[in-house]
Amino acid sequence: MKYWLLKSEPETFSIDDLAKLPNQTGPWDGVRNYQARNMLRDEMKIGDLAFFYHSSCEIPAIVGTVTIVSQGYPDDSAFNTKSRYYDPDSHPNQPRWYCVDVKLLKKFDQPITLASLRLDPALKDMVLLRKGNRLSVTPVTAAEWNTICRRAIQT
DNA sequence: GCCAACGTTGGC
DNA sequence: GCCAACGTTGGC
Repeated sequence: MKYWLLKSEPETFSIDDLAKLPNQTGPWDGVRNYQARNMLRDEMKIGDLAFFYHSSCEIPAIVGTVTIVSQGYPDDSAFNTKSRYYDPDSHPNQPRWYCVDVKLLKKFDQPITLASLRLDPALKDMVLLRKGNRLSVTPVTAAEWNTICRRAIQT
């Protein structure tokens, strides 16, 4: 089982938006980066766990956890001309982009801010915290996962 | 709004 | 295959 971190801009899709969906489950779609695509398509497995991270907002933070409930499958939004994620170069018979379904596990009572993550020596190698990192899907180690979850419980 | 960092595109 | 130009991300 693997651990991940998924970024989303809360103005586009927040953890509260996920919470409102039927069964608190929905597709993690719109990813348009090959490295991230490969992780969604090839490496994520049902039962994997992921942090839900809010980016490009007032207080960037991990706001909760989700579980992966599907294998990677073609991202239909790429075929939809009405979608903001439409990609004319992705074709149904040879899809370029992939997504997975995620289900909300827990919204943290207290978000764990990016600033506070940076202060923790145990997290100094986190991919999220690397200089210049822009990947919207990043791996998380078991140690990092436990460190962060422990802190979520304390608050 | 600024800007560093990175990814993608396209000419050669 | 190189690399300049451009577009995007995302923290601050």
